[in-house]
Amino acid sequence: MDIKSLGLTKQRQAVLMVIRESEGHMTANEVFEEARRELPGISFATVYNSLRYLKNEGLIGELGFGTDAIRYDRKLTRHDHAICTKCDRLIDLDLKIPDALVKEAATNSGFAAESVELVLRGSCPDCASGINLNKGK
Amino acid sequence: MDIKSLGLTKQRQAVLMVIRESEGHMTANEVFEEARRELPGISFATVYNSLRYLKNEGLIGELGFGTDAIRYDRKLTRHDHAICTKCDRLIDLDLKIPDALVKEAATNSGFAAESVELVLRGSCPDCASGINLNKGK
DNA sequence: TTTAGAATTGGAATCATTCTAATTAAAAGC
DNA sequence: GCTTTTAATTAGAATGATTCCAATTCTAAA
Repeated sequence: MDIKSLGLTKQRQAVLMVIRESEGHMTANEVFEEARRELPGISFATVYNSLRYLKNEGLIGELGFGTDAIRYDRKLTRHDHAICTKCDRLIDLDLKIPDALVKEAATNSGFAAESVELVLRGSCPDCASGINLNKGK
Repeated sequence: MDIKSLGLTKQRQAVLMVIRESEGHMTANEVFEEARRELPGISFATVYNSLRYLKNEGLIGELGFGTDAIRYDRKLTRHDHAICTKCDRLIDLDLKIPDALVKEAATNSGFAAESVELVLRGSCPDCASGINLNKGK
């Protein structure tokens, strides 16, 4: 997808670029910091508006756990996540969720399923080995 | 588990009772409203402190999605959730997550797994059928 | 070039949650 | 049963993420 061909304002382009160039999982605040390097005048509100717009357009993904700030994701395909209970590190995971499991979830809930995600919580390698002592996001 | 035998303060007892008697998934605010009916003088801070304490003791469960307020759960056993993308309704789901899937998640992430949860997003029956037009928590 | 609608801006407002300092209650020691 | 120490509670202030609002600026079309 060429970023120019999307008919986006330059602010929205900048925000999209930041996320596309990121390692993934940036907070709105981090996006703002990056975006203003490209577009010094951009406002916080516009970053939020742009993120919402881009999410609704399906150009970026959004993910949020607990109370932590929402994170934005360049990855658009279905995937899963592992979250470290010690340091809050968040990584992507590509799992094959069996169809039978999705079907079971839909049947049991009565919901019309749009997506499923598996969340693993545990200790990341660094925290498990004691290398990482930080508690951070 | 007898609530009296836990050596809890009366505030913590009250908070625990509220959650045990709830249908599940109350916010801290809702817990506060209920708890003060039993214990009119209880403060907001104490409700939060108690919730944290009870969670750490493993007496209640905690769950949070997106930006919404954290919810507290009387259910302590592993279970899954379905969330309505239209009205934010949240229901419990009891699925059998295959061991192989948990193992795959742990291996791929390198995390020492503590828990896994499947989250289904979609339309709840009411929203799917158009009965429910609300957007609420 | 005028106009209408959309996007952007800065700042205020909101909401959940946490922190702080002071007070109170409970437990332990004598 | 009193004193000391420790933990819990309280009220309110502080924080942080997010949303809202009113005013301004763009953009695209007529």
